[in-house]
Amino acid sequence: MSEHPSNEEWLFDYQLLSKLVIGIGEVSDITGLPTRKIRYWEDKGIIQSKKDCEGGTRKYSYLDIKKIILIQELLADGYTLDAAAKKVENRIKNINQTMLGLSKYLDQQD
Amino acid sequence: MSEHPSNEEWLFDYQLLSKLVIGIGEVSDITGLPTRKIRYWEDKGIIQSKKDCEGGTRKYSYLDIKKIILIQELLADGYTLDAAAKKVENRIKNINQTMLGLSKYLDQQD
DNA sequence: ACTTTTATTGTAGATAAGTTACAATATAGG
DNA sequence: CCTATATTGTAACTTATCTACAATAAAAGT
Repeated sequence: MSEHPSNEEWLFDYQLLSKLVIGIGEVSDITGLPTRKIRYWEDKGIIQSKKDCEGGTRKYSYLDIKKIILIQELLADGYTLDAAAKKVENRIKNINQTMLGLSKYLDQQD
Repeated sequence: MSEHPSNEEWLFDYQLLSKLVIGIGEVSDITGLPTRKIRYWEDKGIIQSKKDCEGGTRKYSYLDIKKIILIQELLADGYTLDAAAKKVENRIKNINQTMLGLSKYLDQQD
């Protein structure tokens, strides 16, 4: 009973969460964007994937997908790609702050 | 400011989180297990992956990985595979309860 | 000692998924 | 009609993963 971390801690494993990187096909399935478009946005610098090497496969994290979904919404609202990208950056910074704060909070629990 | 969900809500997007399924190669990188061993555990029924079709590629969720890591620890402790699997099942049920409860709690916030 | 069970690994030959790099198309403003 | 912005198509190639065979290793029974 005391040998394990609490259920909450076990559930919100940030270290693990940040390692969860998925392929471009899954991103396409989740977001509804064709892979071609995802690569195009990346070529334009709107989003960034992780690649271990040239010619290797692109990997996307949870926050990358969040970002893509947010950009989609802004585009539907009438923003240009560049404008949407700029707007999203601010929100991402905000999220990172929250994530950091929450992480610290959880660390001092138990 | 009020057009967005709160940072917490944005961060803990369970619906999205549950869609984040990664390939066997990533699972191998994260857990340190060779892919061959992961498939073997699956053949034995210790773990289960999602496959859209026969011959399709295996996909693993966040909780699947958690499970694998937990089994690893139990094996290191001296458990047999079957015993470890059984022990882990209980913990998983517990986690699912927590996840459900937390999900409901977050729904009634804001 | 040897036979079984348990756990793991090797690999060939296949398919699935993803890459780059070319170009083509569409559409809205100026 | 021209230009910038956004998107799409595809061929040829590489990387990732699949199945299905079998082999090995170590511990547990008898």
